[in-house]
Amino acid sequence: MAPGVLPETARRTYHHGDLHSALLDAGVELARAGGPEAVVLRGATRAAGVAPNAAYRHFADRDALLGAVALRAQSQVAAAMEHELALVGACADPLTRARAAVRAVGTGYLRSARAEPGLFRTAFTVNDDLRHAADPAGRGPGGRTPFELLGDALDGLVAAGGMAPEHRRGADLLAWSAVHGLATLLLTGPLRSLDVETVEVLGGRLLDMVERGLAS
Amino acid sequence: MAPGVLPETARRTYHHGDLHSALLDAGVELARAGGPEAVVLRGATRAAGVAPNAAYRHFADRDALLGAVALRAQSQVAAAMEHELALVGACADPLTRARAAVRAVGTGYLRSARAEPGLFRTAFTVNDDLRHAADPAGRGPGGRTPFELLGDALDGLVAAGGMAPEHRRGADLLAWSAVHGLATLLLTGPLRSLDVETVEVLGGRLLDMVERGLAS
DNA sequence: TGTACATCAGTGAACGCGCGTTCACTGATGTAC
DNA sequence: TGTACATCAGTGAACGCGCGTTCACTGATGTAC
Repeated sequence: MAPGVLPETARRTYHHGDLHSALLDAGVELARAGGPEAVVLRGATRAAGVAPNAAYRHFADRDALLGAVALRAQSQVAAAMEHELALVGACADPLTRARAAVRAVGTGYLRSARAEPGLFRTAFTVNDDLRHAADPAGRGPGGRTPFELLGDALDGLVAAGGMAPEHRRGADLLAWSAVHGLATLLLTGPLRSLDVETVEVLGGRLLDMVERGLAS
Repeated sequence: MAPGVLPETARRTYHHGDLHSALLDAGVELARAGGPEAVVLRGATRAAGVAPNAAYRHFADRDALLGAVALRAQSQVAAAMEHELALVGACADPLTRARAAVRAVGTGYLRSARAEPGLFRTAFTVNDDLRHAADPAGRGPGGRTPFELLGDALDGLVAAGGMAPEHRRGADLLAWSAVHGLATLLLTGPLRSLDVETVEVLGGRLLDMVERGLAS
């Protein structure tokens, strides 16, 4: 073995081939391991086996990379939500099903937070604006962003008669707040040392609360 | 004016007098201006007009200072809650009053987040554990920490018949989650560019949701 | 009341770290003829 | 099919920054006698 650090990706040519995605992938790994503040240009280039300044051919600056990573993180949250939605059985009663879908969205969100804390934090502490909540790059495999999935579920609830149409507006932000708050307290807040079972129970009760709270 | 940076606090003696609180005060100002990540030892000593390493006579390391600052930040949130509680009129009906108290606690929390974003973030992203939620240093003027104030309000709700005693357990964490989530989305998340009125309305509706959600 | 001395709370200089970013450069690629 | 050359995507070295932290030190304080 040669002394010194070996690049993770051994290159044969002078040109990398696809440095853009290599940097993005590396950035995602950094975020996974350490959250948004761990997404640093030098780290990404190091992982890609490339000089630090090479990144500037592909990203305007560090923030541009971080933003791209955040969208990938969002898309991962969307995937977790879709996974939970897929578990919802084909129940005959549309209202029961609509409720289950809303819960599934929340459950996916919370599970994703606990499964990938670094990525989760990156997904939602970076993007500066709600306007980006529908950015295509944040879509999951099913083609919808986390925020859109939540919206869909709530629309379904209204359609099934589980929520009055006049309460629909803003309901997404309320539900999001509740679930996001629990996730945040668990990941970086005072609840961080709660044991697994307690967390699971608490998550369930939180979703109960949201369900009842939005129903009226 | 002499060239270079003048210390903010001109000292006459070699000894500072009360460097501990000077550093703490400086740390609080740093947190107020830039959140937890802005609380740096060198900045605090600079503001106190003292050599960087002087801090080590009073705090074990940077984390110790940050922890102390976080408790001061918590105490400020408690003060905001107490302020809202004081506004609750002396209503005859105990149930109405208990409900108003719960709302006041939530309102104080949200107002404090918006009024002092840096301090607010410092208060609840640093302390590692719920066990510190009752740390005396986090008490407001009335002698209770934010978490204790919330607990008191919920106890009052139970006493007034507004919540079944068997639902009391964990209700604090649920309510906290909801309110904390909105605060977080507003401060560092995708809702950060919402206008003031929308935020106020949203906060009210969130508290409605919590109230209904916990009632059952 | 005065003095010797231990203790305490600062100083000054330096260390190593990792970061973002800029500069002038060069090897590789692909296109026009 | 072959060659000249513009363009592109990397390199290497360096910059300045601010941080936390350690070292040996010295000025000020307070206590014992």
